[in-house]
Amino acid sequence: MVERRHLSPIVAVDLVILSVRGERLEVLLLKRQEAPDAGKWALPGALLDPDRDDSLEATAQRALEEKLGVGAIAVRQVHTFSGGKRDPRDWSISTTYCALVPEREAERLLPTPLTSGNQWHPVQDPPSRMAFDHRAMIDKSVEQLVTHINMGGYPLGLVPRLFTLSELQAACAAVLGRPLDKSVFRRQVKILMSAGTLPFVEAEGEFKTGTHRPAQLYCERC
Amino acid sequence: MVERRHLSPIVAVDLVILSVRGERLEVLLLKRQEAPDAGKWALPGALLDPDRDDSLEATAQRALEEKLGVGAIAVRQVHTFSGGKRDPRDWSISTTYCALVPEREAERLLPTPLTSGNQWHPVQDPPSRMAFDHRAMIDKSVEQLVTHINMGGYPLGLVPRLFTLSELQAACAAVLGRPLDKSVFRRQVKILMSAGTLPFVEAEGEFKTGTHRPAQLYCERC
DNA sequence: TAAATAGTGTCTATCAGACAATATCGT
DNA sequence: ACGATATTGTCTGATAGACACTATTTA
Repeated sequence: MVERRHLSPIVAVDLVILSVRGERLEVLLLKRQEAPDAGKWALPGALLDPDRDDSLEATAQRALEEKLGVGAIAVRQVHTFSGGKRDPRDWSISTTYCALVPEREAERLLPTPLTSGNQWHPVQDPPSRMAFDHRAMIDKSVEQLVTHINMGGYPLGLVPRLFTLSELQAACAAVLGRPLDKSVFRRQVKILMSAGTLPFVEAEGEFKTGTHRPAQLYCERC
Repeated sequence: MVERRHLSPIVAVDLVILSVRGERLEVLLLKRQEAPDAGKWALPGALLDPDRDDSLEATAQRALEEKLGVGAIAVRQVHTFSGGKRDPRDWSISTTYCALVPEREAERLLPTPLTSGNQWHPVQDPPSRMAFDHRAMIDKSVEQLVTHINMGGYPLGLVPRLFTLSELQAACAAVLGRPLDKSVFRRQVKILMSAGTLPFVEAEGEFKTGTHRPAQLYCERC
């Protein structure tokens, strides 16, 4: 058995769960209880279980369920980290998946009986003591999200199911870390809308009221 | 041992090696000799050997060396494919790496005593009988390369160490699958050049001569 | 009526695409 | 001189950014 140890690396997934809280993009971290790296902040994750998981993406979904009690969130694969040194126990592989949650759902991910030590941290000002290479995982996830938005994509996962354009703009601004012009943002949406290439549509007749002038609501297409 | 089998998936890397031949982007494929999928076209690859490989990227470099006899080519991680069904032998993980080679080097990757069945195939017209999920690996690699160029990047791996702007433009055009305007291309290069954000610089005093008017040569920065 | 948020209109500097013009080589 | 390729110049329509303006609600 000992000689087989190095033939089979540890295989895991780690989750970079992002949300906009206030005006900042934040990431959910857990305080590790066990060695190695006990006491440091770590991403939620899970070990691959080939008997239960159809794919690493399924492992990621299972981690969401087991560690946080949430299910059926879209995840996007970011990068696979590997090496003999990143985990002192053994040669290891970990594939990073990124998930986006709206601010309202983010509150539900704070500590529960199932999960202790959950805490949101600004991605631009992360804790100094982070476990393994989890800091690099966060950086790579945010970088890819920024690229996606710069290429004309929208982080629909960061806004509620029904959202206003102002909310979507605020989410984009938080990710990019800079203010966006309202007029420019809406013009771009309209252009893509008339081209039919948008992943969301007007929720006809639905308006957000309560604060001031009612705002048109939008929702994911189909 | 049998009950441990499913706890340790097969871990491998596959290589998408791209080159511009003629005016088309092509990928290097091998004809598989053994089951499973014998007779189908497959990407070159290797199984992880944790005793020799510092990381999956090192596995990719070793695959380049062992299967093709070339070393020290830059590789870029593309995506990790996983699942219990993709390889009939066992639950498996394969991380795809993409490498770019200039046309001149591409010729050296044709069959040798070490390697038989090597053949270049157009990425837009791949063979119908492809092994495993290798077709998806190619598509994802090309997609990422197109994105990289559309974001202002240049596929330096596709041109020789010393190259002209016309050669670089031809490489971009082949990847994108459409002709590029000479003037627009050079203007963009000049802008980035004066901003100092280019990954390559003028090779001072070096010109390509022989055919017609000599052309300024460029090379990777430092 | 004032404050706050939603949504539109306009001006302008900049840029990408198309294409013309010039430069410099081999034959 | 001529053909071929390199390199530069010019015109124009489209676009992004900045910012002013209007609209509709609550208080």
